Amino acid sequence: MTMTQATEQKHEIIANGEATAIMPTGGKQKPITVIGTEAIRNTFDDLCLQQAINSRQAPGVTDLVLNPDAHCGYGAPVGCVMVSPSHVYPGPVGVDIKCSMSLLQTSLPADAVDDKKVRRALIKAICDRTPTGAGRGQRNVPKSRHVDEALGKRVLVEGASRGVCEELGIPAEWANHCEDASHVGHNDSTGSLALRLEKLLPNMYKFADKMSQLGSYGGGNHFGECEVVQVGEDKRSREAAEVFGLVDGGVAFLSHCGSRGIGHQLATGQFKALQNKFEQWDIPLPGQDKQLVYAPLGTAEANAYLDDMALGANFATVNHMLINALVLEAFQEVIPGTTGQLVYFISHNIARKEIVDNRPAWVHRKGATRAFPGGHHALKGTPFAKTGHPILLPGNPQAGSAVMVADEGAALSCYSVNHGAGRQLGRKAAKRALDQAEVDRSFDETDILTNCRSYPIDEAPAAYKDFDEVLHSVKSAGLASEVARLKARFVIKDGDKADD
DNA sequence: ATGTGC
Repeated sequence: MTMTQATEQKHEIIANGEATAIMPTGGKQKPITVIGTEAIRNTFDDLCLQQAINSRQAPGVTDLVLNPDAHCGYGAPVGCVMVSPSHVYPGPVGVDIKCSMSLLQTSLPADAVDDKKVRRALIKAICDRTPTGAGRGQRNVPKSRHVDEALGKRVLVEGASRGVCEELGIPAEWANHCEDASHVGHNDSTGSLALRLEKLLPNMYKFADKMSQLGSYGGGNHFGECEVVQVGEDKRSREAAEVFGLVDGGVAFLSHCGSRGIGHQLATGQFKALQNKFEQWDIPLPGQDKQLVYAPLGTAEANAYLDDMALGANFATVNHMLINALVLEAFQEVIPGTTGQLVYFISHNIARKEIVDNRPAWVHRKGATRAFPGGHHALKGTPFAKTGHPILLPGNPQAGSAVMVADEGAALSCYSVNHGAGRQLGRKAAKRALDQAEVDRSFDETDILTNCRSYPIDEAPAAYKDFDEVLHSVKSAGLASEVARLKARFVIKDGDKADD
């Protein structure tokens, strides 16, 4: 797609307080819901808007929401929610299937990590067990935790099942603190997922190597971060924090990672397969965009996509669970007696079957986080039925990150909020505009240690939007409220590593 | 995001 095509598309804006709507002209459809003020809306470039309009007008789509952090993505913008009762779309899930956040609350008080030597020892112990970087997999992990091809297949098919958790030394009760502990594919059966995997295996590139990536972060914006929890002083924050297991003034660990090489392989395999079908059958693409291929529910193509998405999602889930188990072990090695509890695990790149407007639909969240408030029917029987589930919103190490909880107003955004601060500088622009020495000095001044000799400059806090502004737009749109702020004490990133 | 080039 070209920018010329993008600017040719006409649309009108319907303003409605903090939330606005974009109506593609000539259509009778429900407009695109935009969360964010006019100032936020003005940050969307033409291609991002064109992707939103293409997605809105694509077959079977009934709702499209753009979040304040929206920017160009693969077919659909990153920072959008796309709802369809009849079709599945791989683009609006993305290449990193089930990229997610997780938060582990430890029993340690904040002053346990004051000493720089202790923090350096923790960084080493954590990096020994949970490496960063593309292509990097397990190292220094005991044989009992090594994921070979056979265990990898179970992980892909079962997700964080009781059996898989036992094999890997993951506390089984953590599965109750997952958005979805296991994904079952197109017909709700692990049997059909196993069959799909057997069909795929002969053409899988380095399958065993990909399985051995379980328990690793990867690169880019993925990270692990040691935090001090600051619970809000209001009654609702205190009550929610208690249900979530958050300890005010305690040490916690926040992780951001996804399905690594296997998720990428499954996603790109699906794009290629569907693009070939569209070409072969000469079907028009939404907005002539090859990245917006889709499959109608009930077809062999949709079944294959839903199965592959489930396989990738299961890997991502167990990846996060294992990282949390290994990080807890690292804490125990450095500070004996430390205990830990998973607060929550929640994705921002996944399609889920939910009830929208009283009928089942696939809700594709692409760089968007599910936000069910207390009393939502889908939370019945979970620990979060009354409060709403925890929303983990990464900001940046210096401004902090947030734990939020949804409000009734989240219905406006198909029960979703943004998935982070969003970039304000592209990677190239950040490298041009920011000074490495100054970025490193800012970490020294705020007493935040890292595993890198120099912090990756395109990931510097200044490359991201002002986090308080972002939180303000979520709160003022009535989507969610802040429960706690997380303040970083050290960061694990893929970069110029001090231990290599 | 990624077997960081199929």
